[in-house]
Amino acid sequence: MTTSTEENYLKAIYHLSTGNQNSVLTSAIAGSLSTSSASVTDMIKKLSDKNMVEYERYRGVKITRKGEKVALSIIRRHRLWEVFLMDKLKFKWDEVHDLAEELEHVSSDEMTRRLDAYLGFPKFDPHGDPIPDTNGKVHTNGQVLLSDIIKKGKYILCGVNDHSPSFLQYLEKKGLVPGSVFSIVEMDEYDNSMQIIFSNKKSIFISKEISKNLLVRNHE
Amino acid sequence: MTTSTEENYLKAIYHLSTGNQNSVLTSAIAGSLSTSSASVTDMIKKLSDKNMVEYERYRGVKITRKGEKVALSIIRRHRLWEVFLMDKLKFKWDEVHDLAEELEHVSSDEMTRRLDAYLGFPKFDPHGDPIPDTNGKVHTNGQVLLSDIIKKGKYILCGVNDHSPSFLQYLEKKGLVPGSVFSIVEMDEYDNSMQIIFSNKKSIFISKEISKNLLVRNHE
DNA sequence: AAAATATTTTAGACTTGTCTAAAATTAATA
DNA sequence: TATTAATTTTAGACAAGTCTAAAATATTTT
Repeated sequence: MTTSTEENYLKAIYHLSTGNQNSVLTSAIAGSLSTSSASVTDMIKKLSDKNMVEYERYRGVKITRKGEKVALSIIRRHRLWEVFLMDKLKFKWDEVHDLAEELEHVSSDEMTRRLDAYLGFPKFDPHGDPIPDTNGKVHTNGQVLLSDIIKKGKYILCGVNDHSPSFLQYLEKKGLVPGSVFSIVEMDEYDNSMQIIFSNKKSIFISKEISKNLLVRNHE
Repeated sequence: MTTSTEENYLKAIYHLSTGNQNSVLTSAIAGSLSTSSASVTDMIKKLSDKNMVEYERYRGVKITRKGEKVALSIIRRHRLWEVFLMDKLKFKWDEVHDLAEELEHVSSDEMTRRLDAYLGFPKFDPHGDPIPDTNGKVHTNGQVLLSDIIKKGKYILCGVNDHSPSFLQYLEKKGLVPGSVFSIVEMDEYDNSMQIIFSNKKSIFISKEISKNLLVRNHE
């Protein structure tokens, strides 16, 4: 079995792994979990002993298929609880993350299955992130980072990569929530910022820092 | 703040306190938590430092008003989650205890409040135990142990004091669930056993061991 | 390629919660 | 009441997870 501390490490390593297939560096994990590199090294050894990660001293870690499955099951629970908190308990999308962070460690496959059914088998959480299925498969539906887009056009916001309340509140103020449809009208080559316009003609400016955290999909 | 281990100790002490106002002995707590007396002594010192219990060496502990408030808030969460698991996720009454034992430590007053509202402000959990209100007040509604009953008559089963799956399954097989109405037809002075009869004329025998764990109320 | 810098790991210590075995205290018995 | 028995506490140790400071390894700069 895995402790909730181990689960948090695996989740962090999994998230840092997606996108780049390189090893994840100790310092990156430490930063992401707000802990010291020394602690990370200790835990990595433990996870390596359990075959959850492949570890090479001074070279970082790669998550194994086994570790990934654990991470995905935690992420699945996390996102299902987020849906519960928002749909049923009427929390706002910037309030659910921290609570789900606690609920995700209650480990019962049966409960997770029933929760899933009770919520109507949702495919995405309130932030637009896909909910892994029972087998740990993630259906991304062709989402890409807005910062990776090179062609002007019409897009729909599917999700975010930063779940901090402050970021979410910022987005909401700008009118950007999952489902928002907008067109890119201007892209600045120099600082990678862009200008977008909503269907209601309202136009806003988006910096590189923001667009790096927005998941979008082509719209039409 | 309290750790979930501290919370489990406080809950155990609270439960062992109700009924008798004497001090709770170290060994009783150890038994209830399946741990050693030495561990209990250690934790009791910690809880005493936090003014959660009054401790006298070799004499046991008394829970303080402060400790009781913590215990009751945990019990409130526990029972609300039990209602959720049974009403919403359709678990059976003998399956909810262990899961609620984990969920109860997710500590957010706001979430508890919303959960309470979402469930329709239930007053009792699936085992018939009263759910403490926000202020930590318990409304027992005049429930007493069946083993304390001295007068024959008609009673209704409101709850149980043993939440183990095996006990609950035993009761269910006998036709005893919260809400069951029955009449005591015979009471044995010698072994404190009794014979009861349901409205459908089915009659069963109840030993002292069983009746000690059944909460009943006068019916009419 | 050697020196300087940054990162990672080790070493040793701390906290929480646990244990066993021995000492202290209380309760029971003769 | 003195001795025996039972219970409780202390003492010392362990595991998990964390930390700081020092040593080891990598990376960057000159």
